[in-house]
Amino acid sequence: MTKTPGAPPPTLTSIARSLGLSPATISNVYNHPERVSDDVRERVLATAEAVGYAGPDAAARRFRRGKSETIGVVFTDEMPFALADPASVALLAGLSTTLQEARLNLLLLPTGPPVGASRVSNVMGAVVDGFVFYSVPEGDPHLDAALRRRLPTVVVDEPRDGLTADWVGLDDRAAAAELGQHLAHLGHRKVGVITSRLGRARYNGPADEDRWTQAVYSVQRNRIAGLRDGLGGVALVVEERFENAVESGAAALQSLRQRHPDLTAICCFGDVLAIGALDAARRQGLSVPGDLTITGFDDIPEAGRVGLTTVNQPLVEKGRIAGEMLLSHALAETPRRRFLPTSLEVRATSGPPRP
Amino acid sequence: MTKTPGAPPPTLTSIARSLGLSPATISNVYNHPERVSDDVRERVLATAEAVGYAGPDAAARRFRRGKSETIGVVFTDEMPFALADPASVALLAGLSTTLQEARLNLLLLPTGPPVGASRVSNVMGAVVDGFVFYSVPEGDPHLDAALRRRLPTVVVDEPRDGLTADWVGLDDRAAAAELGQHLAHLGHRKVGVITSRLGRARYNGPADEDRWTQAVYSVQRNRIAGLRDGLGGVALVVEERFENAVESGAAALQSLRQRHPDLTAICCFGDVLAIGALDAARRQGLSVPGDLTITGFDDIPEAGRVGLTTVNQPLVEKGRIAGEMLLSHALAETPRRRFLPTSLEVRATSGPPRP
DNA sequence: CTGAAAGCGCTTACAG
DNA sequence: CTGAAAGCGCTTACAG
Repeated sequence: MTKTPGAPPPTLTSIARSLGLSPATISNVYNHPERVSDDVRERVLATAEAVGYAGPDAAARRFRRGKSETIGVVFTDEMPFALADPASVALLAGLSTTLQEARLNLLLLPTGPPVGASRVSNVMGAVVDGFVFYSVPEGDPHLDAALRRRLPTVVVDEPRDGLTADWVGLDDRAAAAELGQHLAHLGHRKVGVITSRLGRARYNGPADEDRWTQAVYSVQRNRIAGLRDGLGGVALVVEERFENAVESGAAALQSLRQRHPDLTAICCFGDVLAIGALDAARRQGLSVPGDLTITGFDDIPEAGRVGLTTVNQPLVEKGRIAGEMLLSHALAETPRRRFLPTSLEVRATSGPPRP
Repeated sequence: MTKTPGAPPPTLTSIARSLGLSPATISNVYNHPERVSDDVRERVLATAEAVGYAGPDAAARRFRRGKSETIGVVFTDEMPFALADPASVALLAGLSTTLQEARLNLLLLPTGPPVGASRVSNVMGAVVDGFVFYSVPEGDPHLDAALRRRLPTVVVDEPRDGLTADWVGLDDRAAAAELGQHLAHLGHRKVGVITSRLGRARYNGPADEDRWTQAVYSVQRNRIAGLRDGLGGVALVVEERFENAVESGAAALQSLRQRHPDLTAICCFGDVLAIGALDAARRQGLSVPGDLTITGFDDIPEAGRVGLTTVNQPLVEKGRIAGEMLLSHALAETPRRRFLPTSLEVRATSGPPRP
């Protein structure tokens, strides 16, 4: 019984008509089977099967019900990059745990490159009951658009200040300060930083103090400030990469060492960058930490396996909590802020500089 | 100008009424701004702003338009597990590339544990224009439900045979045979396999030939068969784990060696399992490949970094192609099947057994 | 247990 | 450039 091409597809109403029943009854067969007599139910299901009716149209039902049972997630990075970073994937995993329990779907919303000619954001038209924004810059137009929809929204990591939405993240400054102290105590006198993007536009290269104090990404800004706090007077130079990827870490390490051959330690603001830096250092024949200390941030599983000294943050838990905040969201409430603990994991890639 | 709680939320119609305009005009302001006079456009936008109207209701618009601009993705694993495997995440990344270019959203559909009391699948109610199924068992009820909706559907990896949908995947048998030959040539005489689930129900432990020839997961079935082809007469024992995770690999390695201390090589059907096995072997003081050869499958980025001998498959590309097949899908066409190339990457974890 | 009625919020031709 | 009309497919009280 194949659908005749050209014939209008079956609908709940057409099934009703063909059976001499009311649409309400057909609806009940699918939504409240117990309210319908066995006889009617069977006839309806048989007809549905015969004409290839797969149940009430999903879009119509969602519309009618007013709930989409879906949460939208927005990343700063384009999706392929976000998915290449185990840290953001871990967040998604945690979030999906909460959502799965609540039987909610997870919609990945690409925001694409700069909003382009049409100043319309994809989040305006997204059929969702709420949003999670992961690490977007201050003044992000997509976040603004989402907030205008007055749907429950949770921001993860950044932006952090002046936010009218719930927020979950870290005390990045304190976390970085702890790392800075560790390096200062080891005796490092000049430290390099490899950070992911500080600005909206694509840029790869050194970042001076002007640039990083004005970064629209508060996480990076706070980490640099914290590192400084912890390092005391130790010199600090910053290298920026637009993409948070292994290759970026490798390339950044090269530039950094070329410009500053006297660096004895390099802090990467992400384990993925650190893994790239480690690879590059070893390919250059450097021993870690003998010739160079390299540290990360996040503590993804691979960090433990390769012995990377890094700052641990509860990645999966962060996603889980973001989901719970979303589900427990009460409109018109004061925005909540939830700081998660971090801890310095000293492993095998940090040590004192050679005398 | 906050929304008065209790007041009905603004709609396109309410805006029209309050301005003495028709709904069609308000609609045009958002959908065809050029068809509207500057004056009217500005008044509408100002009013919208004032009453907190964020544009046409997304669900209503999707319903009316008949397109959801969204593709649904279904995994076998529960989402947190799927997201913990870089191989499935890489697939998602590839898929997202294609979808982003086509401006489509990606909906992650948890199918949850066994469909439970209500024999209703989440895919029935999903507001999507198409589906990608990633590695689900033969006879999967969710896949059946999706197919009944007659939406464009692409199956990745499995099920492979008797499918009425497009398919993209590997020649798993041939790929595994190549690996088997490699091990046979090295001189291994007894080989262990660590495979992820072979059946629908949760089970961890040894799998005999009966079990693996009847597996509902064709990928695993074909890989074991292929390994056998390539190994010739070499003995083969199989250990099964329900979850495809690092911890599973570690645990499986232990059981395998306990039951068969004479194994000299272990093939893992997934790099994540292999990484767990490697960890466990080293924790037990075994040298790899001196005491034990360990191989993987997939060739995720970490595999290269740790020197794992594995079977490479184009993971990201597979996702990209799945997306393209979906977009180019023509109903009533013969299902397409697309085999992607694999290659054995011999690295540092395979070698001859000790004499 | 079944049905008649109302309506969810919008967009699309079409007319003026 | 603006509006009147029709309708997308369904679900929800409510009545019988």
